[in-house]
Amino acid sequence: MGPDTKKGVIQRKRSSGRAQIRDVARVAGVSAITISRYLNEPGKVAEETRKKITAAIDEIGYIPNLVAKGLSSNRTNVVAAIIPTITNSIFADHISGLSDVLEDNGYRLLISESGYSLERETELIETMLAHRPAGLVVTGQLRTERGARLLRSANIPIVESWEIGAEPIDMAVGFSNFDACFQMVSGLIGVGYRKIGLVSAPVAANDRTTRRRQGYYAAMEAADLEVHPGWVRDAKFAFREGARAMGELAEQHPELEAIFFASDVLSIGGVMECGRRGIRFPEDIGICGFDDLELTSMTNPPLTTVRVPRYDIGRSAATMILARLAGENQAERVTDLGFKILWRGSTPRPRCS
Amino acid sequence: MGPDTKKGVIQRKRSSGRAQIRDVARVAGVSAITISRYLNEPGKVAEETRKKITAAIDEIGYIPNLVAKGLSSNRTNVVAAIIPTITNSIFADHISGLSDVLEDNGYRLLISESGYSLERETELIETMLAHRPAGLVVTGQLRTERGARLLRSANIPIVESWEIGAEPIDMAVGFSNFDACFQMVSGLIGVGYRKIGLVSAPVAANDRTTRRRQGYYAAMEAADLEVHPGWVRDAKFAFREGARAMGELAEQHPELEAIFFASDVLSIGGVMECGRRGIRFPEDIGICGFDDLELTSMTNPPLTTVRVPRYDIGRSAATMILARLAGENQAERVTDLGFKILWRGSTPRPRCS
DNA sequence: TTGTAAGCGTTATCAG
DNA sequence: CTGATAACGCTTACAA
Repeated sequence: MGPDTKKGVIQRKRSSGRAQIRDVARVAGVSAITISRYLNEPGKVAEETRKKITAAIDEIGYIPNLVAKGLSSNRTNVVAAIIPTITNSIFADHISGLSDVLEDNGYRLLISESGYSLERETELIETMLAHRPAGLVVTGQLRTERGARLLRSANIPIVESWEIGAEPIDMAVGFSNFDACFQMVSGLIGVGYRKIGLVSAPVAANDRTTRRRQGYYAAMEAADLEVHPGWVRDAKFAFREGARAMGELAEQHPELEAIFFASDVLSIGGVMECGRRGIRFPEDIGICGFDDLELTSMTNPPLTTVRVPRYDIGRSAATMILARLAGENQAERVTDLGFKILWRGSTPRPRCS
Repeated sequence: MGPDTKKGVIQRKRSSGRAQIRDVARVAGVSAITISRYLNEPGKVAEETRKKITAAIDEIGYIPNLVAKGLSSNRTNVVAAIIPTITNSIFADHISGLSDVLEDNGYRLLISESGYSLERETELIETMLAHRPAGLVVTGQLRTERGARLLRSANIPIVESWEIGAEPIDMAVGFSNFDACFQMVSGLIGVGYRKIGLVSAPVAANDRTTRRRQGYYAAMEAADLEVHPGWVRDAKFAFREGARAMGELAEQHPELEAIFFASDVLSIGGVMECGRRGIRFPEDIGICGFDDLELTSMTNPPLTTVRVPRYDIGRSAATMILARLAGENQAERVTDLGFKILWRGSTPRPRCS
């Protein structure tokens, strides 16, 4: 009996069929660990050995197995992100920022959509953690009790993005949605508007929207202005929904002097509807938006809006995670990227701006 | 000397700190493999054992390690996608389709952006393959020799998306960009236009754009119409670029009777520019687009455009990969999802449509 | 600068 | 239905 037929010896067939380190090692005439070193810290391998290894890798077309590396080293080069929906272009920019920084640093992005559901997000947190990502980016600071617990015990860098009002679970990056809306509405009041409507995305499971709406109410109240309940509208994220809200407000509340769309997808929809109805802005009604999407600068006249650092929120989130992984002890757990109100032609301008 | 202090014995500290199967096994009073079975094929575990395991998992907050699972089982629940840019909303829809199907089936999406660079794409193919994904989705059918070779030898389901004209490396899903543009331009000729301009994204490293442009030229030639070189313009993917092209064509080529924007980001930009310049469509010039973005139905009048199955390309790509993984032998390696020309108010309508 | 042996947390294989 | 053992492909720890 040969050595391989010993009773009780289990033979597991080599499953992958792919070249692996030991194959490279054999061809290069060195040991496996040397290949590993070459791959991870080429500087620690002799010039001559390096050449042999390069040739061997090329010859057999070796592609490292990051799964095995992840298990062995107990860390992966994957960062996970959970966002409400990729279809909303503000999150597309956010992801783009994440992706750019991560790819520049050799990390990949594992992505999933919660569809604005907190329960779905909780499930996703769990399945994402199962992948043992190096870090995790979530949207907003509102989650289920279980979701928060999972994040707290995850033991990896966690970044909550797009809202910084609450105490972060670990780190947070974004801006104050409350302040942004408070300032925008106060500004509208400052240029003379009194009866101001609000169109925003639904507040359910969305603390960014909730805070925006609160900012609106607070600014109105601070100026002693009444808000008629009919002035505040929900509209889901779609141009058409902004158009619908615009139409309804125009018909049902002709007393409105200005409408604040707390998202530019909605404001652009509103502008389109104005075009169809022959409503002129700012002559007939003031219009302003939120996000500073590219199109807002191209309407006629261009739209007053709030510029928010969509792309930089992604970049910063990634940067904060990488810094933590590099062992840096961040002084700042919360990064406020701010916002900027852009006064353009769709409203009068305040005196000093 | 105790057994753990034997000379030469290497002690590797348990690195993860996370609960693992063996912990669950101990608490539940069964073996590790039984936990594994419970996780993967609960039906094969006795009811009573199942209850004990559920309780144990809950008690210690066990989260499976998919990295270890991936190494051991030699397959992951990750599908990789390489797209030009997430920022272009047609790809956001594409990703959304991928993500929806994958998540419904317990798979995750690993994503990366090539930035319309074939060299970058080649690198990404390699790093993505290192993650041992269950499948890979790429954009278009144009790649470097090395990129194609990597895909061919990857030994996993590969889907090329958004163009189906060439022989696929493995599978392809999308539509014929050539046919779509040929038909659109032929239609424009059919309703009476003779001098038709084309604004499209750059053709470099982009076979979809290349094929669209070829469709335009072919349709013009088929109708014996000359194309003045100045009528064909490059514009990068941005509303502003569409506006710029529109302005330039209006000034430099007032003879044009219609302009075909081979992307709706560009056509919407063009429409905005028309608004600023007081150019009316279809009275002064015919305008049509490509993609059927939501906004094209909201301009005044709405835009004639080509509807393409953005979201379904993603869904189908994911479905094709999953089917292959399930062992189904697809009869069809190429899925033609087609397109539909939508005649709307920005051009005259053909008689039977 | 290079090598040896053990181990990462799970599942495949075989045995009961 | 359940379990013992080896193995997945790589890196850590230690040694030379």
